Amino acid sequence: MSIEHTILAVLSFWPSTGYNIKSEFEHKAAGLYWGMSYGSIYPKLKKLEKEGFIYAIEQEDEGRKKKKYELTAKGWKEFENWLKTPPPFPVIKDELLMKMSTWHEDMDNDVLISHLFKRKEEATDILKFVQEWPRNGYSFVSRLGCLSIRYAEMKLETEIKWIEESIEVLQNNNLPVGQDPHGNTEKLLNRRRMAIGGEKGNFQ
Amino acid sequence: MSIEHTILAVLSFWPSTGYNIKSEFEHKAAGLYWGMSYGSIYPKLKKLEKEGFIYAIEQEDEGRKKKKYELTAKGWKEFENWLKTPPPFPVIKDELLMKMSTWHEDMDNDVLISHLFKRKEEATDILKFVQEWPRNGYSFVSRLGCLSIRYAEMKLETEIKWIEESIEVLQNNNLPVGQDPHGNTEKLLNRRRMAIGGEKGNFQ
DNA sequence: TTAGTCATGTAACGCGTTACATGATTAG
DNA sequence: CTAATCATGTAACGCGTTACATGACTAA
Repeated sequence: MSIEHTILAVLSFWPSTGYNIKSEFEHKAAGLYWGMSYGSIYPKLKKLEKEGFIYAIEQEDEGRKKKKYELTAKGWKEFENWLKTPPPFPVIKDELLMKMSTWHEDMDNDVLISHLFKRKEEATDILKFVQEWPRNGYSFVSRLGCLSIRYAEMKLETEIKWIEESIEVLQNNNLPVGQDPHGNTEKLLNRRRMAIGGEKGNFQ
Repeated sequence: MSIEHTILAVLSFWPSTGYNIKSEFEHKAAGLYWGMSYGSIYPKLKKLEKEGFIYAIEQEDEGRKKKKYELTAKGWKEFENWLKTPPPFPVIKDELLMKMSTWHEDMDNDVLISHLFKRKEEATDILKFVQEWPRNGYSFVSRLGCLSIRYAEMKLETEIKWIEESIEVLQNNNLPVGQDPHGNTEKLLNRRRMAIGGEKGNFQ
């Protein structure tokens, strides 16, 4: 998904400056929006203006000079056509999952458990924020925005539940059986021990 | 997360060729792994070899010449140190959520509903695959891999449940109330109508 | 007065993809 | 024989970030 359309989407709420757009993303990182840097924002704003999707309103607002951008008719069209195009299935790149599924039996499970505890804390923090968001009294949350937030909530609750289950299973040594028709678990450990064998003493 | 570590992780399972690594990701895109292109893989393999993390075994296997790569002691170390470093909280960029929360009341809800139906189908397909994976009889799924897969399952089930709820709410015009202390919903519609006002006739 | 935040911008760089180039083997 | 799959690679490009540069206003 392009930064350009994200910017148009933010501007659809209200006219904003580049600085504004960045801060808009700072706290709403709950999976509904995602951050971008000034190095992307300002050049894109210029580009979008040059192409006629937005226009600048130079202001001397509150003693500070700023450049607020607003959508043009062309900008609204582009934004709404983007809304209408079916969104692609999201690619999730979760290092925790990757690490968990490539963790092996010569590794200390306690380290993995500490990863899970850390993730639980992070998820809990975001969940709290997400739950308060539509009731904090000042943020604008549209009726459909509410539905999106509901999704973030459900997903985080599921994640926390999974983490708790996983920690329990790991601590009680109660792991599921898996599937290993070619004895790969053992092969892996043998290959590893073979590789590091010569330096058994100093292998951390 | 770097491609390098992902490659080391794949090689930890079994020695593989560049082609192998790519195909490994083709079907396991369930959120546990993610794809990469030959344009990344081959140069990275060379780099990793040069740096002593992996070494090549040139083979004339099954009538085909291939270059299988295997981890060195240094490679195992690097891989395991990576496993031990706490994974960052994943950034989820879901265009569907972004579109839903910036959808506005002058847009046709049926289009949004069609997006949701499409997503439901995709999620259902992946869920089916994920559920069969640890029981298909041939894939290697470690005991911890099983836990990761369980997460993918739970997440997809939650997603599907949310989609079903959302479709229902949209079809019965039963949306939640939201939060709009500054009358932004109306302001937005006014700004939009103002912007496109001059060309009401031909605005698609 | 000084640290923080509001505010705008650019240049260099990193990272990964797309597209291209090549060729052998195998299944229909 | 021909399309698909196995197999390896490179060059150009797109996209976005990091780091840097600048400056004004504001609250402690």
